[in-house]
This record gives sequence, C-alpha cells and structure tokens, in this order.
Amino acid sequence: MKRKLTLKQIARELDVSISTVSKALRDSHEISEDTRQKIKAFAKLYNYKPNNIALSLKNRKSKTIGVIIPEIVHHFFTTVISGIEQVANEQGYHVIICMSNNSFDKEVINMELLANGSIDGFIISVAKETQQKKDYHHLTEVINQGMPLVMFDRVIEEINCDKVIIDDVIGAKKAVQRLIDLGCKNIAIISTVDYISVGKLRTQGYIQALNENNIAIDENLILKVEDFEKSEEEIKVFLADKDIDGLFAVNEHFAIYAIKAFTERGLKIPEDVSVIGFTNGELSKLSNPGLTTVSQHGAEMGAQAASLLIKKLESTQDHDDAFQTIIIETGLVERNSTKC
Amino acid sequence: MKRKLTLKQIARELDVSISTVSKALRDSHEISEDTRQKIKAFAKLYNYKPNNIALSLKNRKSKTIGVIIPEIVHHFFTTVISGIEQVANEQGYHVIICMSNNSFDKEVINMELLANGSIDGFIISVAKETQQKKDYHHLTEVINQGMPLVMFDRVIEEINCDKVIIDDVIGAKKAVQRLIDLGCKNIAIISTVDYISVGKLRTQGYIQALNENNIAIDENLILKVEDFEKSEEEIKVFLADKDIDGLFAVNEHFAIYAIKAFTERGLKIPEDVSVIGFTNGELSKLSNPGLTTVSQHGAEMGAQAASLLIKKLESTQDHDDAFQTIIIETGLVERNSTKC
DNA sequence: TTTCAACACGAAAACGTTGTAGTAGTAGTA
DNA sequence: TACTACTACTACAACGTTTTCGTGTTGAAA
Repeated sequence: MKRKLTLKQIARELDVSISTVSKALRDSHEISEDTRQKIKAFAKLYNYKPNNIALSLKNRKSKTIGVIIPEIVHHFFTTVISGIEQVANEQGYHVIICMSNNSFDKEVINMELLANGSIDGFIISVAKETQQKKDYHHLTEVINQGMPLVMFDRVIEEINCDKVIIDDVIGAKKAVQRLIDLGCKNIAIISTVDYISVGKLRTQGYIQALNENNIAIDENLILKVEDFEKSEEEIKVFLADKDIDGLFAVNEHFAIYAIKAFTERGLKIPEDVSVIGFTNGELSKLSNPGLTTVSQHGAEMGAQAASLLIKKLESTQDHDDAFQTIIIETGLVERNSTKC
Repeated sequence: MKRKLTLKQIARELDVSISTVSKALRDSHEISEDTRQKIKAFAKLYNYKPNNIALSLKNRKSKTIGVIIPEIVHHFFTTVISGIEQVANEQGYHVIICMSNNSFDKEVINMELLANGSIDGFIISVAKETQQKKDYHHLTEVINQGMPLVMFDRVIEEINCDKVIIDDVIGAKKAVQRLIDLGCKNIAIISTVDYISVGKLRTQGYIQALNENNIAIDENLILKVEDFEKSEEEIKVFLADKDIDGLFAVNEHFAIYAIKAFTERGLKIPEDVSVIGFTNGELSKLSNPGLTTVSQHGAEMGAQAASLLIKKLESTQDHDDAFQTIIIETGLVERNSTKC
C-alpha cells in the first residue's frame, strides 16, 4: 500500500533539504523563485498534503473541535451540529462528532479518546445516564487539563464552564400560557423524571404558568415518564381516563404518542384537545396533524457554543476563567395541533 | 493552562530516563520491579494518559475509523453508526463521524481532513450532490493513497471498493408485491430522480413487480421528486387527481407526505389506499397511522461495513484487492397503513 | 584474575512537521 | 585585500511516543 507523500520524499527526489521543501511550500522568501516553483509544481503533481497528525503534534493543537451528543436521532441535535460547523469552519476549525448513545461509559471513553490530543476543545450535551449517576469525573478531568469545554442543552450546573441553554422554564411557560389563552381549562403535562434537567425545568414552567393564572395544580395531570422505551404505553395508560382539553409534552415523541392515544380514543385534535410539544423537529413537521411546538433554535445554539469555545481557545490569557451562560430564546411554532 | 503530563515530565520528576518510564508503564521485564512500581504509582497518581497524536504519528496508524454520512436526520443512519461502533469497539477501534450534509464540498473537505493521518480507513455513504456531479476524485484519491474505504447504502458502482448495500430492487419488489397481494389494482410510486441510485433501483423493483404480475406500467403513476425541499407540495399535486388504491414511496418522508395528502382529500388509510414506505425509522413508527415499511437493518449494515474495513486494515497482504459487495436482506414491517 | 552472562537502565532514532540558527557563496564597498 | 551584506540554502531541535541497540555494574563460572 502506497504511503502518503512526505516532505522528506520530495526533498530526496528533488535533491534539496527538507527545510527547503517546507519553506518553498509555505512561500518563504528565503527560497529562490526558481526552486520554489519547482518544488510547488512537484508537490502539486503528486498531490502532496501535509500530515495533520504531525502538525497537531508539533503545534500542540489540532484546530479541531470535538462534539459529543447523546443521540443523533433528534433532529434538534442535527441543527445544533450545523450551527457548530458553520461557525467552526468560518474560523478554520474542523468538527468531529462522537455519540454517547446516552451511555455514561461511552461518554467517558469517547471523551478520553478525543481528549488525548485529537481535539482542542469540547462541545457536549451530556448523556442521560451521566445526569442520573452524577458522576462528572471525566468532565472535571478534561477541564483540569486545561481543555476548554462548552455544554449545551443538557448542562450540569455543578460544573463550572461555558454553557449555552434555552430557558426551559420560560419556553414551557409560554407554551402552557398559549394553551390557557386558547381557553383550555384542564391542562396536563407529560414530562420526564426529575434527574433529566430539561424535564424538571419544563415542568417548573408548566407549574408557574398555571400558578400565574390561578389554576390549581392537579398532580394527577402530571406524568413523569421513567423509561423512554416504554413511554408509548405509559402515556396511553396515563391518558386513558383523563378528561383534559390541553396537553403540553416536553418533547416531540411524547406529544405524538399522546396524539395517537387521543385519536385511538376517538378524540379529535385540536377540536377536543390542544397539544403542544417541545423541540421543533422533523416529527413535529411531519406529524398528522402538524404539531405546535416550542422551537429551540438549535443552529443558533450550536453557533453560540462554537463561538464561546473558539474564543476560549484563541484567548492567550490563561486564566480567563470568567464563564458565561448564554440563554437562547425559544419560539412557538403554531401548527394544527392547537386550535386557533 | 496546565499541559498534559508526558513521559518526559515523569522521567524528570523521578530522575530516570524517558525510555525507562515508557518501558515501566508497558510492564517491560527490562525494568526492575521496584522502579516499575514507583513509576506506575506516579503515573496513576497524576493520571498520565499517553498522547494519541504522538502514538498515531509513531505507529502510522490511529486505530480510528472515519464515518462520513450525508445526513444524520435519518434514523437509519443512526442505526448504521451503532452497528459500526459495536464492531469497531470490539476490535479496539474508535469511530469518528463527519456529516457532509449532502454537500459535495463538505464531503471533500471532511475527507481530506480525516485522510491526512487522523484515521485508518473510511466508511462512507456519499452525498446526493456527489452522485449527481459524478465527481469522485476525492474517493479515488483516498483509495490511491492506500486507505481502505467501504461504501454503504448510497454506493457508487464505478468505484472499486468494498460495499455493503441492500438489494433495493428486491426490497421494492417485495413491497409492491405485497400491495398487489392485498388486492391493489392501481399502484403508484413516489421515487427520486434517477441519479440517486437507490431511487432508481427501487423504481426498477416497482416496475419488475408489476411486470411479473402482468400489470401494465402507467407512467402517470410514477413520480420522480426533483427537489427534496419542495417534495411535500410536489407530492400533493401529483396525488391530487390520481385514482389509486396502493402507493409505494422510496422513503419515509414521501410516504408520510402522501398520507397527509390523501387524508386532506378525505381518503382513509388503509381503507381507501394502502401505503408502504422504505426505511423503517422513527417516522414510520410514530406516524399516524403507523407506516408499513421496508426495513433496512441498519445495524447489520454498519456491522458488516466495519468488519470489512477492519479486515482490510489488519490484512498484511498489500494487494488483497478482492473487493466484496455484501447484500443485506430487507424485511417488511407491517403496520396500519396497509390493510390486512 | 579473567571472561561472560544477566540485569537494569540510558541514548538515540524514527514518525512528519516547522522555525530558528547557522553557513556557504557571491557581490559590493572602502 | 578585507570586510560586510545579502542570497539561498541546510542542520537541528522540538512535539510525545516506542523500540532497538548500546553500556555500565554485578555476580558467577572458568
């Protein structure tokens, strides 16, 4: 198998020194026009490309950002990645992605893999399991090594670093307020167990909205889904006997399962029940009826996260440890699952 | 910012040579039990981790596989990645992912980034734009450099390399045959323009199924979607005046747009029209009614691709250029969009 | 006493770069 | 002639590893 062309080979071939080749290719004025042209022509002909690994080793940086996401299924993460790539590429950085699949172990392994030289900094949304376990040693370790880290979406408060989040509370509140404005009297919520930060916060928003409108909280109308895998069944059972006219779900899946459950009971959306989900993804767009959702502006989040990270990477001040938390505004995309 | 601990620092600290440290950490018998323990304890205490970049440079391999996918939205790709990771991790390889976002340029840039040392081999599903442009220089270049490459799903016939595909023709044929067996008389297909290989092949399957059942091909029942972005509208218009009782769509999106269009016309699924999609993803599961689809066994594909690649990577024979094409069987997952 | 193996360690090269410092050779100046 | 200045290069160190090949010190056998 042919090895890649190196400076050394070019040097030998053209009977000059390695330094000369390197300099010629970087257009150094130290090298005569003649030699420069000759070397450049040769390099181009044989398609010379510098070895990134060697460069990384030499420069002690890779100009690469590592992104760790828990699951790729959510369209939301795709938009975040797009945002990250946009900004990163503009600034001459590359992006590589690893999936943790919501597994703590995988998150740790992937971070260790990348942290040992491959990348200059992390952008991460932590795995469910990590939030649950509350074991953050891999995160603190990376930070202690002096590698910048930016968290987005699923962040961990205890960790001191830059963060980009949406205001889950306000986002949820907006959604529930909309349901109230539409005249809904009995509004239920389908959320997640509390160790998932976003679930917890969105539930808070739900409660605040009700409180501010002097509507009593009915614990029976709050479902905290335990197991994502079995959520469809859980939701069906939960909704089976509920007499509600409004529903707020903390993600797309739950909202769609709910619509399914309602439809099967013969209820009409939005005539009988208005439903609002969270995360404006593919599913919401394609669902039937189209799902009204809180939109998270993923691209914006990704862009901000990348900006923060790169700023840290390029700052020469070693102890610029003023960490920021950027809050991205949410929107409300109205479709046909809410009456107008 | 603290630098990572290196062998050199350990050596200086413990007043031994770098070689000694390296050997001690790798449990060489050349080093006395005493020193070995001392060094290992120190390394553990200060959490020494070898620098991957240096290792890659030295070994001229990174034990990392690069995966390039066109879009992450499709649940299908997620399952493929899982399959790849499964096999790769078992064999001590890591996986990094880059998205081309279906852009030719991004595909090229990402490949060049990874090819220059970061990875040992590629697993790729090419971008739409690449298939359209028929510009494969980045692929051939990588191959010429001796870097193994495995294509999956969207493959390019002209390129000589290992491939993992499903039999799109047979998969489509199965689906259409099912519609015929269900008693459908007028079966339409929503496909893509022919430069997308899978679209072309699935259309062939459709035609074969009809032929084998002595049903005449009606060109009016064949839609080849040009622009993904505008597909919803295109499909709506196409279906507006069609009197059909069966529909086969070459992906989930098209199937769901079709169902939406039918529903808006007041037609019932599956009573009036049976619909089958391709790719058994999230959308099919969550759509209402659940969508009957051809399943592609993504994890299996990923696993096979990774196996093929690793086999090539570990084979010492330089000219083991017998390339394989593995065909993964498709299944049919029946849900409620087809009557039973 | 000499010779030799075993032991425990160190020096150095290599992977592919880049940048600094050094050095021939030439031309110009006093 | 002798000095300087410039041109056009080359040598070398460094990034962090691993590994091969020394090498000095023992202790034991001859």
